[in-house]
Amino acid sequence: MTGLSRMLSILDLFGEASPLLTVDDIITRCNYSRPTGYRYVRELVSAGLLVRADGGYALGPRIIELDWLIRRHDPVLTRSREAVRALARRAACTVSQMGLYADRIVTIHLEQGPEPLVVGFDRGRPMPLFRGAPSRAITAFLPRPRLARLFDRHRDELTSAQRERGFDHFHDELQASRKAGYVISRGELDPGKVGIAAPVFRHDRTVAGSLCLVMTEARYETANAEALVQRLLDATAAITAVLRSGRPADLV
Amino acid sequence: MTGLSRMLSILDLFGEASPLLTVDDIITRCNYSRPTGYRYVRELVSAGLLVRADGGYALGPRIIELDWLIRRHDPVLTRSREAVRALARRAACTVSQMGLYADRIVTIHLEQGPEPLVVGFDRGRPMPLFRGAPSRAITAFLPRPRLARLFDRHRDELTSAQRERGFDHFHDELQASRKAGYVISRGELDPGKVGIAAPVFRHDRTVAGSLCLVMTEARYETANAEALVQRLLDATAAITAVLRSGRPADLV
DNA sequence: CTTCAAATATCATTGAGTGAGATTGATGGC
DNA sequence: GCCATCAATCTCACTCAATGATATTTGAAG
Repeated sequence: MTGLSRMLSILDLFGEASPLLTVDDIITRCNYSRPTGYRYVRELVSAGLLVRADGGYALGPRIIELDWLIRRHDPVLTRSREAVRALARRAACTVSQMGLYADRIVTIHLEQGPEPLVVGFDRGRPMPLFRGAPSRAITAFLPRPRLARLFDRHRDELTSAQRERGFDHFHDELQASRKAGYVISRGELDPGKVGIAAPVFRHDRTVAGSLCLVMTEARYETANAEALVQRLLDATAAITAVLRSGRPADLV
Repeated sequence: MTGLSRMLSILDLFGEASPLLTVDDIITRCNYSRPTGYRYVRELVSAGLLVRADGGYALGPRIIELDWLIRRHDPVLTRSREAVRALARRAACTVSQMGLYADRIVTIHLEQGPEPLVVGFDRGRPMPLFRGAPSRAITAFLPRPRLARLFDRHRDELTSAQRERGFDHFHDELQASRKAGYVISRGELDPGKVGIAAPVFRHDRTVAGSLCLVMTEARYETANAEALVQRLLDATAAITAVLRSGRPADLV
């Protein structure tokens, strides 16, 4: 483990249960010496990734600034922005945009529709890998070996039924979604909420993420699901086309 | 300059003009060797702070996740949340919350009021140090030596008039705001927008940040400024009290 | 398959990083 | 102001991780 990664792993200590940490917390949990711990913390503070706070250290303002840069200027978000907005308008729904990164699925954007909805899985909140339409619209389109790896590495996220039935069964179930081209989930992420999701693909044809329409059960039950799905698939196709055609030079 | 800081300074290369960088860009601008540049980039990618994208590297998903943690669990934001929300309601205004960090002032939260407003200085966007009520409500309450340091280090942010008149004059002008306890600025940040801002103090009585009511000119001209100022000062006093009384154990 | 750009490996060198222990600085209570 | 305590930094001997010139491999596109 390099000094660089040791330092950066301090960031992974911060979580919902520990938004504020003392250096003692940090050096104990990482098993670093005190001077080394202080050095790393000092560097992270200088870079703005941590900040000195009452009672310890917290995540720093530079993160907020970098996130602003992502929201406003990230190449993927920039180029899909118009399609996502159009979808929120045409489907009259909240739209959640997911990205796939190694073993993680992250909400990278939330676009509110005409009737704003409070969504538990807000932008940046860690997504379950196997639960909910947004994630399943991604995992369903992974190459089998990669899915197998995820399945093995993240058994803690599986239900006991999924674990018992094993990977082959899990994979077969996802194939049905893959064939349909979209996934619907009801109450899997937020009680009383329904998600309809479809994947977005990269330039190299691998799945890059997904778009998900989020709505209440009541809305879903009175909706024309086919129309919603159609608008969703139009949007994901548009984004896939944009991501495929683009070159950096396209960025203004 | 340590290897740690050299690696972290790569993050500073990303900006509005360059949301996407190749390793060549990075090693040229930082003057690192190719293997070193790739090593640093690989570490940042492993930590999720950068991500491989078409045409180069972009800021990574971990930043979005960390920002979620800040929005939801940061100690300062958590403890000021209720007061900020109440202010947005009672003033029927968008409220912008600033934090002061070393030489930077950062919008750490934006609370929309009943009539949502598009604010140019969105959460995380770099704030001018000396322009606009949100910043001036902070700089006005800085100890004189610290303000002098800011003035010297950030001459590029001064108007030529401010530069000519010098620091003493600049300081004296800010003293008037300090005496009033709040600052009003019209069109300094966003054309057609007015800001009314007041400072928030830390446990050790140093200025920690500010709260700012943001509204259109038309709204301001038809408003009872005294009532707005009063509600603002009530809120900043409440937050100051909360920040002064708290202990980590207060966090739930 | 070929070409080229992106990324990684090799390896000699050295100085940056490390941690045990000592010292300093800051804060709060009396 | 003094004292105790905790937070943070410094010293220094040692070592091994980091570095960069150069070579090699990998991946993508045509």
